[in-house]
Amino acid sequence: MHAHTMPAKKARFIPLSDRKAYHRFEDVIGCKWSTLVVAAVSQGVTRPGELERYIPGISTKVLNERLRKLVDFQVLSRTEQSGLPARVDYALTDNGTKLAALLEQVRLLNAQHPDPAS
Amino acid sequence: MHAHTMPAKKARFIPLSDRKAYHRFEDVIGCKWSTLVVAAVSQGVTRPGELERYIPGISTKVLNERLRKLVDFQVLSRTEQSGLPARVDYALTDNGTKLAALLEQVRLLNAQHPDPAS
DNA sequence: TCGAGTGGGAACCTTTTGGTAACCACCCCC
DNA sequence: GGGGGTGGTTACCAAAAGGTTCCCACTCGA
Repeated sequence: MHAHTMPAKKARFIPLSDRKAYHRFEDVIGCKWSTLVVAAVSQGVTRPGELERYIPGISTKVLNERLRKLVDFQVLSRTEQSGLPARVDYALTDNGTKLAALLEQVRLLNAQHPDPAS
Repeated sequence: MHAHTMPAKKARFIPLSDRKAYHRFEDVIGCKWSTLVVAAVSQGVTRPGELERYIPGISTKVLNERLRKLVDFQVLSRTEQSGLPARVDYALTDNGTKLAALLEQVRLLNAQHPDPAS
């Protein structure tokens, strides 16, 4: 235990590893549209233009930013196809597949509960 | 199927119910510190002052905003104890317990992957 | 009067975020 | 020259978010 003067069952602070993990999750998924991009790719929509049309309301700029960040965080992988016009495919990594499964469960959870009263 | 001229297996847009669920998730969890607040409550830290000390870096103002929002979204419940000084406890609802379990899995997922190269 | 504890809010400010509009690259065709 | 397609970036801006600082309420004790 890292808190040598506290009761053994209660830490003084939330563990640093927890903090890092949750802040990282915030960085990856906390941004608007990120969950929808991951969900869309897991539903088989893999090309940028298709994603832009499939997700109403998203802008080209934000879509590209999310894709880049999701690739950086190894949730998605990016593959350029040969030939023209240019063609790119995004796909879930192993890590991304697991995250998408968790997001799917969150979606089901949310579907069971109405919005809060406004 | 709602797209009567598209191939049956590919919808034109991500379903509205999906969009609503994911946007709701963004609202609840997308804000900085929300995941850490839920995690801390699930680890048994239930009082506002304790939460503030347990989560380094969080401000009183933001903690209170997150708590209010998490109560509004029925992730947490709030109970005022009788007596003085004032004492309040927050607890996970059934819905919140399920969400916390999912966040715990996300945390484990993240723990297995290093940060992206900067 | 001061200190302490509990819980919580508002004004102000800086920083961050997301959208708009225009632009870029590579091609094709008229 | 114009149109179209693919994919992607940048400047600018308004809005939102989060932190700081100070304040409020209720009590108790010195």
